[in-house]
Parts: sequence; structure tokens; C-alpha cells
Amino acid sequence: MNEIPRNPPRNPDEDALDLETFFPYQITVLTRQVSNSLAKTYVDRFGITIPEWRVMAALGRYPNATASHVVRHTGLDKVQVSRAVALLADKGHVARRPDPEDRRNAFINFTTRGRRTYREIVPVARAYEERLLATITPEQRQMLNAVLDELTARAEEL
Amino acid sequence: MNEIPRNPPRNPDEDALDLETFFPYQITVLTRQVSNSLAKTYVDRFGITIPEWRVMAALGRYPNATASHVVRHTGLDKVQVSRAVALLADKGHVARRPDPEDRRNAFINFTTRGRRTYREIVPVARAYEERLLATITPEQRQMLNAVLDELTARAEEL
DNA sequence: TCATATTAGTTTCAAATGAAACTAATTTCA
DNA sequence: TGAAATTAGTTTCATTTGAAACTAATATGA
Repeated sequence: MNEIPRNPPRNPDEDALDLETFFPYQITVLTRQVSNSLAKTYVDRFGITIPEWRVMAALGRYPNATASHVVRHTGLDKVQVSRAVALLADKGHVARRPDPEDRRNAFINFTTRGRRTYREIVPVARAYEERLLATITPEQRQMLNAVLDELTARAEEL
Repeated sequence: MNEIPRNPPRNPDEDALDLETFFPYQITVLTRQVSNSLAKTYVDRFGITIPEWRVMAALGRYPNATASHVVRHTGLDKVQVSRAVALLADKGHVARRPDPEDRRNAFINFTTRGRRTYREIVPVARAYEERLLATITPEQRQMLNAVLDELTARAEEL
């Protein structure tokens, strides 16, 4: 058996910053964990990536959207959307239809197959969220939701 | 002036999932925003990346740490730590000293310069956090902190 | 009306990432 | 002992990412 490595002594320096209680660190760690779990689920069970899922989520809510609309509703940038839509089209989940009024635009819609897949994913995504949040109270959830919105707006200002 | 593009109609489908209220989406968007702001600050003002900052933060708290200790305290993986330490050493912020008792290990410490840089960064990092959290109440902060810890533990289980 | 600017979306390229392979040192146990 | 397994840390390589350049279409204004 190896010796269990001891941590080096904690620095008594008053000014040292504790990463564990530093908010940007905390959310980074949580986000990575959550994203990795979800990405694995989406890939393993549905063969899609998170950006692809986000595009589908946007289409589920706003059908017949253009890529620009998808950008607005997913927090993805246009490169990611372009790629995700191309991959979803390859997989037969969505189809693009050029806008005859302005041929720079293309409307994006689910195929029958894509809609079926979307309807399978939604409850899985909800169930993950539900299990993740299961141990916190409804008041905490509600507060968390409000605080995250507030901080996102705030972070955009800074 | 171009026409302002209208959003496509919202889908009345009851089962559609709202990305904006989906927790994994919310924290992803917030985290990206916060990380980008901070990364820009660290690069512009101190010439270091976020992984390098995290290593410095770990060293500030736990001096004379090995790379493994840093891994444990930063949430970075060993590849990132190896690279970040190499970069910090190139920049003269840290120095590695082989452990004579076990030459696989190397103790990592600030150089004088590195410690000075660290002491400059800490208040900047604290100030950013402070400004970000300025609009939420102390009760909310405290709850947020507790909930994030709880959810991180929970996410690791799932 | 036609040269210039703007917009939608795609492609290119360079940097960041992390899994897996690797090197070197130490530990284990037959 | 000493061969096999384990550990610390680094390097390699394939993938992901996003900024910038690009293409095609439309809008603007002298």
C-alpha cells in the first residue's frame, strides 16, 4: 500500500483566496460536471451533441426558425449553429428550406424523425434536471432561478 | 434600414422545453459569460490564463504543493496542471524543486515575482466577484453558495 | 442605377482541450 | 531479490472551439 499523500500545510496568509468559495470557480466546476453528464446522455442515447440538442430545443419552441433566430434562442454563436444544423440535417433530424423572399435566409424545421427524437429527449432532459435539483427545496429552486437570471444580466454588463 | 426580423411564432406545444428556464442551460450561459470576463482580465492585466490563475490560487493557499495536490485543489486535470505549471515556470512565476525523497514528485512554489503577481491578482478577482454579486442580498449569497455546493456533490453522484 | 455597405450563413485556421500513450521512479509481493 | 504493478508527471494526437475571412444575397444612397 502506498502512503496516503498528505496535503501541504495550509497557508496562514490572510490574503490568500479560497478557490472553493470563489463564485466563478464554483459555477465552473458545477457546469463542467453537469455538461459532461448531459453530453454523455445525449451522445449515448440519441447520438447528438449539446449544441445539436440546443438547436433542437430552440426548434421545439420556435418552429420554422432561421439560423439567426436559433442563435438568439440558444446562446450558441453562429458558427456553432451552422455546424450543429448541418450535422442535424445529415442525420435527418432537420431540413432547411430557403426563404423565397430573401435567399440569404433558410428556415429550419424538424423532419418527422427529428420531431420524434426531440419528443424522446425532452423528458430525459427534464428527468435529469429533476434528479439534480431533487435535494433542494422549491423555495431554493425558485430563488436559484431568479438569482441566476439576475447574475447573467449582471455579468453581461461587467 | 432593414426590417427588424420578427421571431417565428412560439410553439403552442405543451411538451416543448424552455431552454431559458432549464437549469443546465442557465448555468452554462452564466459560466461562459463569467469565465470570458475573467479570462480577459487575467490575460490583459497579468498575461496569464484561467488554468494558470487557478494553479496560482492553489499555491497561494497550499504552498509547496506537488502537481497532484494542485490537481486536487483546482478541479483541473493533470494535463492542464502540467501545462499551466510549465507556462508559469516559463514566465518566472513559479519554480519546481524535485522531491529528494521521491523523485517522481516536484514541489511547486512561487518565485518572488510570482508571489507579487499573485498578491496583485487576488484583490482583482475578489473585486470582480464582489461587483458580480453586488445586486443580490447576503442571504441570497449564502444560499447560493450552499446550493452550489449541494448541487456539485449531487452532480458527481449522477 | 450601380457602387458600397450590410446581412445570413459557411469555411478556414489557429488555439484550447482532454483521452490515451508514454517515461521515469517507486512499490508490491512471489 | 526482481518482475509486475502502480504512481507522478509529460507528450502526443484527435477533437472542439471560436475569431476572422469568406461567399452570396439584399439594402442603401449618391
